[in-house]
Amino acid sequence: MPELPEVETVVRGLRGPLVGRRIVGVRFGKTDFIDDPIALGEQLPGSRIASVERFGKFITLALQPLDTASRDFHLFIHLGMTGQLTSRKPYEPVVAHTHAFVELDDGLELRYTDIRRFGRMLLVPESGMGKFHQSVGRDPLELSQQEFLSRVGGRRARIKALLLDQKVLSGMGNIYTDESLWRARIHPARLAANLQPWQLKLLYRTMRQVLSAAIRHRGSTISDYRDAAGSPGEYQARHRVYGRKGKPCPRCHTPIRRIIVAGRGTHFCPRCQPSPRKKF
DNA sequence: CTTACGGCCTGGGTGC
DNA sequence: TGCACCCAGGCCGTAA
Repeated sequence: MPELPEVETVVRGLRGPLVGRRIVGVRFGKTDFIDDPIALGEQLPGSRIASVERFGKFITLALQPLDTASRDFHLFIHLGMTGQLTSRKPYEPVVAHTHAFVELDDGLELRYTDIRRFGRMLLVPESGMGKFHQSVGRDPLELSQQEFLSRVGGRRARIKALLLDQKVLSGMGNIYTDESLWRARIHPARLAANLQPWQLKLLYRTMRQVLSAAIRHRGSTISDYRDAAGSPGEYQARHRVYGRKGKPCPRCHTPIRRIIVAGRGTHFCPRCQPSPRKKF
């Protein structure tokens, strides 16, 4: 599942092959994950890729039309659960469920593969970027501790739900939420308002440590995630709780439990992360 | 307004 | 061999 570290790894891998290239053509398979496939087909060819950036879990390509009188625009790509964005040579075999091909002027092509097609692709005009930035939460790696406390502190929602809420923070997903809460020794179902300031400060720190470490290890591959070159990540070997139900907690050897919190499968250590209902 | 929850999209994996 | 079912992330509608 591509979350912030996986998307960041993809973006870093795409900058080399993409920035400065001109798009010479596009082809699509299924298009139900694209907001306006006709507009993409018309506007992408001829435009130059000025930059590749990440906003939360979105990948954005800044595009300059060939016709310099036209306004710049942005291609937004969200990988959903199973989306892969890879830079390939045209003769490389096309893996199943590849639904978009963006041909570049140096002969390489950008391919979008998505088994579930929970991903999204859309064009955003320059004029729409302000609205987008308003609607999306802050990037956890660009967020100060003060901002984190003001966005999360005092709220009566479960801490896990808040970390996952893309309008609060953009980029956290199920894996890194569970991993951050374990490191901060906070039960995922606790209400943010009931946490002590020192606990939120600790969570801020563990969240950023986990995300940075995951980026250094090129993300987590559970099943489908691949980077821009098609390679899996390596951080899954360092997961402490995610996907480790029944296995011993690395800190205290208590078996890791899996429950549902905020509608999501949630892994935690019942000893290190005491339940909000139990007092002792 | 804030929070919780169920449903929907899709198809691979699992278990019978 | 087949097949029903579960699950995933994001989003939306509805209810308290």
